[in-house]
This record gives sequence, C-alpha cells and structure tokens, in this order.
Amino acid sequence: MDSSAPERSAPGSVSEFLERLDEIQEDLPKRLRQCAEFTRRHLHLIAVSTVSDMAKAAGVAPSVYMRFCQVVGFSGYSEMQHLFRARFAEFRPSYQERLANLRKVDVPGARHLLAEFAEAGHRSLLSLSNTVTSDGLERMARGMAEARVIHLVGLRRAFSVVSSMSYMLGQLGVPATLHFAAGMLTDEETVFPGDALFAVTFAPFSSETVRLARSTAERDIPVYALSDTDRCPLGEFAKEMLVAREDEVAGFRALNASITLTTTLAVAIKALQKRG
Amino acid sequence: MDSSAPERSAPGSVSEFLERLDEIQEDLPKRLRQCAEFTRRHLHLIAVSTVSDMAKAAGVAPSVYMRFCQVVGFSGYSEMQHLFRARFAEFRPSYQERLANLRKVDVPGARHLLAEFAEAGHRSLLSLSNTVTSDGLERMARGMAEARVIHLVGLRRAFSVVSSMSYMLGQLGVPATLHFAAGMLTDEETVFPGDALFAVTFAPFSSETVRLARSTAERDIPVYALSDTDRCPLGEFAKEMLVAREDEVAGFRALNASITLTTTLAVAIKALQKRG
DNA sequence: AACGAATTGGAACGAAAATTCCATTTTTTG
DNA sequence: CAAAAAATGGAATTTTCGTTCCAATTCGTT
Repeated sequence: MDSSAPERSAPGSVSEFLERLDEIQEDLPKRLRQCAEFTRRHLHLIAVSTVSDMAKAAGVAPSVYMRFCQVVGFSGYSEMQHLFRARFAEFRPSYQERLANLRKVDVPGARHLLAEFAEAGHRSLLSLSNTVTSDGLERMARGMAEARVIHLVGLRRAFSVVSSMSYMLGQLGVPATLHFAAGMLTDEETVFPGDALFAVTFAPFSSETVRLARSTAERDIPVYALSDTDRCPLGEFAKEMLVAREDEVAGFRALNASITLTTTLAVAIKALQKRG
Repeated sequence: MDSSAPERSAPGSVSEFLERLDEIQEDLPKRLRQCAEFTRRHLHLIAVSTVSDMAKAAGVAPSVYMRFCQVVGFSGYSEMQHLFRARFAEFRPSYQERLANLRKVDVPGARHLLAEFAEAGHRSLLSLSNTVTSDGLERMARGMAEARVIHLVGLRRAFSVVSSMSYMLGQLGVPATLHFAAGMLTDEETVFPGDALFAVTFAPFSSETVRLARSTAERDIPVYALSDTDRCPLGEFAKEMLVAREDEVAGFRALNASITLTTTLAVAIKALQKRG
C-alpha cells in the first residue's frame, strides 16, 4: 500500500497541469504553496529557467521547488519543463494538406478537438509571454498613444484581429479607423501626418496590407506592425513590429496570442493617453 | 595581440544581434552561414533549446554552432541564450504585494498588462474546457454541418468572432455568409429553409442580433447560439447554445475562449461534412 | 512544555550540457 | 597540382544543472 502520497501520473497538458494545481494547492504546506502560487503567476518562465532560477524567484530552496514538481505529479523539474517548451511548426502546409491531416485524426470528436485547441491556446499564450519584449510593447503603445487617429488595417485572417481592436479602441474613446478594403486609393487619402497606422498580416502576407503600410511609411507616418513571424515584409519599414506565434492543431490556428496582444495594446494605449 | 578574430563585443539586444548577422552573414563559410540562416528564421527557439538541439536542427555539428556564437560576438552559446532569455525576467508582484504597493505609483506598464491578459487567457481556456459539454458541441457541429449555407451574425464585440469564423469556413470550403448589418430587412430575405444561423452576442445583448435570430427561429430555420452567459435571450429559441465565459482584467476581456470555441467548431463542421 | 511527525534547506552526488581540442577534410593560393 | 590555410565534425574535458539525501527546524498534538 501507498502510505503517503496518492502518486498520480504526470499532467500531460497545460490544462491538466492547471487543474492539478487547483486540486492540491489548498492543502499544501507553506513553502510548497508558495511554489504553486508563484508558478501559477509565471507559467511562461518555466520554459526558460533553471530550477534554481524558479526556486529563487519563488523564494524557496531549489530542493523545495524540486519537491513541488513531484507533488504535482512529475518525476522532476525536467519533465515539467518539457511540458512548457512549446514547439511551433515552421512550415506552412496548404489547406489540402491540412485537411489530409484532419482526416488522420481518428474520429476526433468535437470534445477532443476542443481540448486540442485549448491546449494550443495555452501554448500560444506561453510563447507570447516569452517573445514579446517589454520595451517593444511599451514603445508601440506610446507611439500609438500619440497619434491623432489610429488607422487599422488587416485582411483575411488578420481582419478579426483589427476589427476587435477597432471595437475596443472605440469603447475606450481612442480615435481609430478600421480600413476594410486596403489597397484602395481612398485609404491613402484618409491617413494624415500626425496619425499612425497599425497593420496586421500573417504569412502568406497580404500584398494589399503591405502596400498600404509601405506607402504610409514612405510618407513619414509611423507604421506599427503585428505578424506571426519576424520574416514579414512589414518589418522593413515599420517603426515597431511585434510577433505573435500561434500554436496549431492539424494545421489550423486560433488567434489567441494575437487577440490577447492587441487587447493589451488597446488598454495600454488608453492608459497612456489618460495621464498625458 | 589578437591574431585572428576582430573580437567585437557581444550584441546587447536582439536588434543588435540581427544587425551583426547582416554584417557578417555574407562572408561566412558554408556551415557557419547555415547556422546564421537557420538562427535568423528560428530566433524563438534559442531560449528553449540546447546547443545540440540548435546544431542538429540547423544541420551542423555542435562545435560548429558553438563557433557561430563566437563569430557573432558572444563568448559561447550560454551568453547568446542569455540574451534571449533575459527579456522576461520581470516578476509580477503577487496580489498581497500589489495591495501593499497600491499607494505607490500605480504604473502597470505594458508588460505587466500583457502578463495579466495572458493569465486571464489561461483561465478562460480552462473554464471553456470545463463548461462546454461534449454533447452540446457535437450536436451543434452536426446540425451546422447539415446546413446548405451557414449564416453568421454578431455585432460589436461579437463581430470579430463571427468574422474569423467566416474566414475559416471560407477557407475550408464550407458555404457561409457573414451578415454585417444585422437587423436589416435584407438579412431575412437571404436566409432560406435548409440553412442555419449561427448567432453570437455577449451581454449586454445586441437587440439586432437577437431580433434576426428570433425571426429566423420562428421560420423554423435552426439557430445556433454562442454567448458569455446562459442568461442570454438567444437561449429561448436556439436549438443549441454554447457559453464561453471570458476572464477579465480590470474590466476588459479578450476573446480567447470564444475564438477558440468557434475555431474548433469550424474545423469540426468540416470534419463532419467530409465523411457524410 | 515535550514529543513525534512533517517540512524545510543545505550539501553531496550524478547526469547532462557547454566548451575546447585536435585529427580529418575541404578550400584557397602560389 | 601541390602546399598552406581554413573549416569541419567527432571526441575529450569542464562546467553547470538536476536530483537526492539527511540533518536541522518547524509545526501540530498530547
């Protein structure tokens, strides 16, 4: 018999990890709960830190943090870290290939599919926290806060991103214009010096978005960009560019990282405007 | 004296790193250029990989990748990795600390805001997985898969949700129509028996969306709903309704749960159509 | 207050990773 | 075409990190 610990198996996903934390956090001794609380608030650090780093940051001894990993169900820190090191497929399969992948998933069942996308969402958020620099985001928010009017452009998959941002900025009372059909002559005519352009495009990049952004930058109006890779043409002339990578399921990507980032940006812009 | 290498100091930022890469990449021997090219395209991997990982992925021996780090100006891989890990060393204060520091300058900083929204995203996704029932999602996907045309409607905050779904369904080859200005007479005229309506509205509910959904349901055309609470008027007549609750930060909500759910739904619908 | 059990943190151990070294191969140059 | 220089990849070395162990401490109980 099993005298002390229930000894359950290791969490196999970020969701499971968080649930396990909920289960045990209550009846954990002081130091271990300290680990749990810190870890919960700094999930993204696990991937890029050593045990000693995490332990020091949480305010406990390395051996205690080690035990924390085991209490959660892992064999040790390494195993836990492995779960948080998301990898992102770099090649982009065509839609035909994606559909083929989809077929391979044997009777996925909608519930299973949802769990997959939720997990991908967790990983996207982790990656976002680890790639967006404090300065880059801050500078972008500051630059956009100074604009008289913020112009938003994004087509295809990026359209939902800018449209949600457009709604938020509107609610916050920040002057913003959503451009529906980038590439039309009328677009250029509405963007004036003193304004700023926020352009979003994901690979394969939308030529209309890039064209409008480029011509705007050439007129010395600041362009701020968001993409899913650093190899984005917008990077050539944008004043700042942020990258939000989305983890994928069978080749399909939800917009968790992008939406989270733009929501943050909108609130940050408003916060900056309020004080001056 | 320094016989061989020019020995410049190490890049202190990612931008400097990339500039240095531009400078030297041209006149680098084959294998080293291979490292440079791979690294440039996979910057995000550095923080979470070992030298051997990077070397293997780049197709060179570990010692070569090692030398690459030195050619760029670092003392070794560790120093280079440090640059890519050091950017998120900031820790957020816990709630206790935050309350204690409340009177001090309340400058959240964009990075903190992002961390808050990322955390809210994690919670939203967790709650989504826990509240959406397998059957509900499955029935909804099945019902919508049978429709000749799927009509999408959602205004304000819900618009980004349906617009992203519209794009995905389009890519998947599932006939769908996005209704931009719900409430107009023309909307009703385009929804026929055999079709289905997917309506999204969050509290406070958009009367236009509800009106179109109700009149559609009254014509015995199936209505599928998504909201952020079960007390949503759509629930009265929708054939199925899903609830995606979003965690908020200072009163603001990102759309993680909703977007994840609708992305799942779109893929599930396509998967069902393919086999039936 | 005293005992026992649980928890903690430091130090020791073992594993894995980073780094260097050197023999071999490739490229350049006279 | 040969010799020298440079580059490469595998093996050896060193350092760092993950993990375990155990003595000291704290906590709960009687």
